[in-house]
Amino acid sequence: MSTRRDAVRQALTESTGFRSAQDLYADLRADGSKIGLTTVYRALQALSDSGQVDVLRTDDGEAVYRACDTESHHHHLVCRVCSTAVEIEGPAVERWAVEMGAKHGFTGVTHTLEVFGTCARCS
Amino acid sequence: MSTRRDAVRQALTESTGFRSAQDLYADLRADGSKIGLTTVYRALQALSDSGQVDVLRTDDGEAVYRACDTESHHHHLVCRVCSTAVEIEGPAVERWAVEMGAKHGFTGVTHTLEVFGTCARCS
DNA sequence: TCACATTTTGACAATCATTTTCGTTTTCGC
DNA sequence: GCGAAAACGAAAATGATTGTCAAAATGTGA
Repeated sequence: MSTRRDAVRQALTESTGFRSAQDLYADLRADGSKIGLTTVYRALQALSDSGQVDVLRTDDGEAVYRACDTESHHHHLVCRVCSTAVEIEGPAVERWAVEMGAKHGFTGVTHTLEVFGTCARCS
Repeated sequence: MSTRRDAVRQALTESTGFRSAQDLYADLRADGSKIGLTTVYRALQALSDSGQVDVLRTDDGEAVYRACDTESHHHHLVCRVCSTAVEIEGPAVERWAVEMGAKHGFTGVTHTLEVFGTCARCS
């Protein structure tokens, strides 16, 4: 609906990597948009709530977002230099996580898994 | 060396779960210590730098720490209610992560993996 | 034990990402 | 076109974490 939210989604889609709210805000302003920082945060919140973008936290706690090709469960192989990411899947890991949970009496098991490295271009 | 750092390590060791710096500060003060918040942060920084405690980020970006039994690479099964954690290992996952990285031309591959659920006691 | 250098500490201020607040502007249904 | 509801944005508020700096603790050699 909202043009603003679309602008944020668009900006995110143009990148293959994870971007922070501040990054996106800077990009949009640089492109001439009059968007406010608050709106960027609101858009990202909405987009992640609806599962349209993936979120993860950098080591220093900053939230970074990515518009992924698929909305189904997957993980990422992220370049620690340029933050470019590749979507990856690991069926075996999914099973392992659930098994581990069951083994220790945990219910409602979920997991977070991200793989980091330096991509070919950045090496 | 430092009594203060030991106090922080001690406070952390008394818990099986992950605790935030603010939590530990509150605990220590409640126990009558005159320790300052800055010192708690410094102690945790030093302890994590030396690999004596594990750190992870909550969904809202807060850093939480845990004194683990082993300093070797491992993951955690964390209760999302009481934050109690169990150390777990997954050799297959380690291999999978490296393979995935190699497959896409990434070097220096590392990964983060945490499993969440509700522990038996909290169910 | 004493004088001095070094390290540790803690109160307080400063950062910085993120959230709230709140008045204004747009968008929509009718 | 008209009023309610949703979206905006600027500025203030939050809250965790870090930086500053002077005081206190500790170590060292004479």
